Amino acid sequence: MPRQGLSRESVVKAAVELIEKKGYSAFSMAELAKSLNIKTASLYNHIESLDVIYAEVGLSAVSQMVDMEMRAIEGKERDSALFSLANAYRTFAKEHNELYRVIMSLQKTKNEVLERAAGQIAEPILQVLSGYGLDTLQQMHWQRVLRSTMHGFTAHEEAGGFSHFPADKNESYRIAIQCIADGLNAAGKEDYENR
Amino acid sequence: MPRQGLSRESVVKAAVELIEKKGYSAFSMAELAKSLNIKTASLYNHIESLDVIYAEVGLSAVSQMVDMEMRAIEGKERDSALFSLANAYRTFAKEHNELYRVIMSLQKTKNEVLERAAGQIAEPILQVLSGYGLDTLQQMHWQRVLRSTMHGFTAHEEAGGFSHFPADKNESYRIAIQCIADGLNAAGKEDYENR
DNA sequence: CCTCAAAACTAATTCTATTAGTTTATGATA
DNA sequence: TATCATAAACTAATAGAATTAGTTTTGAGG
Repeated sequence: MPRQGLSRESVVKAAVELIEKKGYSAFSMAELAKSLNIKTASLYNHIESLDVIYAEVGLSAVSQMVDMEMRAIEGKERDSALFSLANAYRTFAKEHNELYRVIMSLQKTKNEVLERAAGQIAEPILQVLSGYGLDTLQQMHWQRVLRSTMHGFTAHEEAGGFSHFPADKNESYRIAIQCIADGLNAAGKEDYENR
Repeated sequence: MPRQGLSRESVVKAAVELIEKKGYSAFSMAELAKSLNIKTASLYNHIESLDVIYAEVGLSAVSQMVDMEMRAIEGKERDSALFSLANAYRTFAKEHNELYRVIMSLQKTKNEVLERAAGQIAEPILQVLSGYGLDTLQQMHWQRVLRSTMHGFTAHEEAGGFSHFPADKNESYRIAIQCIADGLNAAGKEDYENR
């Protein structure tokens, strides 16, 4: 009954921490309320709904992820930047895999706020691609190629879909990114010749 | 109250149909029971739990998907087989996207039955890769690369993550698969020279 | 025709999220 | 300092989820 300085922000922060600690599936309004020492219904004085909590948590997670990616590619170019970005992406997805799930579950929930998030996610990728001398259209295509591979790999890895074969996952990932690097370098050369 | 010839199989079949028609998120034991004209509790005479239903539905979906892939690559080789496989994968994920979600949500639920499913999913992929003259280890790596790309692309596409840019998605996908084709051909040549 | 198991039922439990209505605490104002 | 309004806590209730226990009914085989 005594009041603590709760706010929308602190509730979201608590949600982030709870999801990271106990996992996405164990998360509920009841658990969140318990972690804040209030009753479940009291949460609604600070936030509209569970969906809004997920949206806010996802937004926060996107920021964290993009920050990490930006730091990873700082001062780097082309293949060096590409591998740093790819490794940062995978590392984030591994170290914060519960948050990563929230990000990925987010996309279907369509609203204006999440449009911004989508832009943020593309940002570091486009920055890396800008070093390869592609025209705008090619950049869009390769942005999709790179995102697909990074997400697809981490999703399978996290789900355990790769564990049946006794081959080094780091090496698999390196091959995937090297494949894209080769493709990018070839595409860049073509665009250069065709200009 | 009059009995119909319900069985575990017919319940799973009804679940598949309901999920395809109304969507994964609208599915529930209550909805399934309603579609079968029985009470919710009566479902438990035929199947153990919701989780088991999802597992069975996922298994059935994997079969369908693998069938479609197998038909797609029949009589084809190398790049031709690769593109057919990739297109079949994406087409299935689009046309049966609710079932595809079940497949993907499945993997975390770990048990023996799903190990088999994982094997089935890899089957057509390995068949295509076998035409590139890779050694076993390389085949494992490239199997992961291809799966990652196909899943990552369809996941993003289905989630709407690609719609912000006015670029043709078919062409993006073609570029992604061509990139892998080039990588495969180069890797195959290397393995040939090193033997 | 009778019996028995399988398959339906009802009713209850325990978990969700959410809303309505009430009390209490606290900061601002008279 | 006393009052007052608001924000933040509360309790209680609703509606829906999965699941279980216990009961009735159905229908096929002996």
